[in-house]
Amino acid sequence: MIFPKRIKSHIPQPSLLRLCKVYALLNEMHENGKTSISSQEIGDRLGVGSHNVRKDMGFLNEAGISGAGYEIEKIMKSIKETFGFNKIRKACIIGLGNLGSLMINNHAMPLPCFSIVAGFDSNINTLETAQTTIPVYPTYEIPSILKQHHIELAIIAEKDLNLDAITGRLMEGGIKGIINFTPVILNSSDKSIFIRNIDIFSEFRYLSAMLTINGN
Amino acid sequence: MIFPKRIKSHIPQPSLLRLCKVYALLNEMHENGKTSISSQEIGDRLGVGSHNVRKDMGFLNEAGISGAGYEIEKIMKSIKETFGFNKIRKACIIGLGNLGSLMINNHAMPLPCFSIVAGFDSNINTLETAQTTIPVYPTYEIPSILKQHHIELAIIAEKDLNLDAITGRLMEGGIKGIINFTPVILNSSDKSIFIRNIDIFSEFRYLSAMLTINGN
DNA sequence: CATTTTTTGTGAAAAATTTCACAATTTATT
DNA sequence: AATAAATTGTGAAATTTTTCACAAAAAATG
Repeated sequence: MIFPKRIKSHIPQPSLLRLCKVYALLNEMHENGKTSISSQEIGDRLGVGSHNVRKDMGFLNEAGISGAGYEIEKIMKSIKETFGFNKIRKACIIGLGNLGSLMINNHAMPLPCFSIVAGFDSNINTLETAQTTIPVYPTYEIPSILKQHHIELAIIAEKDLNLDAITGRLMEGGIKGIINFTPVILNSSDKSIFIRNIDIFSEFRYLSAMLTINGN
Repeated sequence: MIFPKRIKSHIPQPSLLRLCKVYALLNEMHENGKTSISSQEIGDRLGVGSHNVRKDMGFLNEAGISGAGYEIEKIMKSIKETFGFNKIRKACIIGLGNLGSLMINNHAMPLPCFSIVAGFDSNINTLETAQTTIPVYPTYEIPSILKQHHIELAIIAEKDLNLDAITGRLMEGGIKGIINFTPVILNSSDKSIFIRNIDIFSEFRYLSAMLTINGN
């Protein structure tokens, strides 16, 4: 198997998730004027061991410096290129309720890797009253708008009565990645589409459960 | 080591997270009038294998029925009691900006396990203009209000210039669990306080990275 | 009611991930 | 310039988690 240019080999999911966090952390350090950082310090900030950080770094093709740690700019550049963070991908929001309209108007993030270019909702009233500078459309237009604007990512922000129809239209429009904030777990039979389910209610329950089984 | 009444033994974090999702899934099934379900069907909905589901179920002290699957009500009751979801814990929101005010006014969730009873912000103007039926206070009152109302959970919803001061006050107020939605990773030296860091920006980067390393 | 089908529960195997341990390298110090 | 201190990189060990495989049990069928 041939791997993309800058990746050493298959990278485990936990390592990739940590490196995404390292990227934001290094950016913060960089803005504070720091030029280098040790695996120990990164680990402390991430809440993982320094060995773990060094293993993760091993997946990038940039070496640290024994005795002096990692050069922040060099590692950031490596992460940015390896994971394509220099590319701004087009995204859309599905569902313009509370969370959706919050995101469509506040999606400025540090180190952006995507930009929201469209919003969709199946309710005509919601579309008419939407307060946003980004164009909004009814959900049946998902396939055509996605193709027209080459939108790669979708953020599902509202529990919709017909999530199956939505995902069908997203796939019809050639979507490549979905972040699903509804409590309904999405699974794609098409393994080339990447789906990230983020169930905030489940997170609350998890924390509550942690307290209970630890005697609180 | 003696384990709490209804737990067989130490439960792995991934199993606990999945069981939290199973709980919501079973509730949905129950509302649809279903009375039993197989590990296969649960697995399909969760996007994991049926063996995985059966292993997870093994941590509860309820058996399934060979040939007929799991009784939905029985398993829900078991999860609810084992993980304390029948107990409604008091929670507060720190930071009444966009996300914070959204959560304080829309925290009704199916199968609730907590209730928001207070909001905090360090900005006096924000407090004065807050549109909410839930009482709001300046952040310096965190310790006293937490103790007075026996608040166990905190949801940090805003990047604050002084997150260290906030966590100090939360600990002073005897907080037991924190869900942190800011991109700054919180780690507690006090291992009896459970912290869940949810960095939405990192999730976006992760999805973007997945596309890139898979050739998109 | 015997037979077939479905489905659980679990010990064992496999796979994935983390942690360890220490040689090697670079920097800092005297 | 020699010595001490800091820090990386990595193979091996340990741990954790998932997957497998199949006997056992219950349900469905004819």
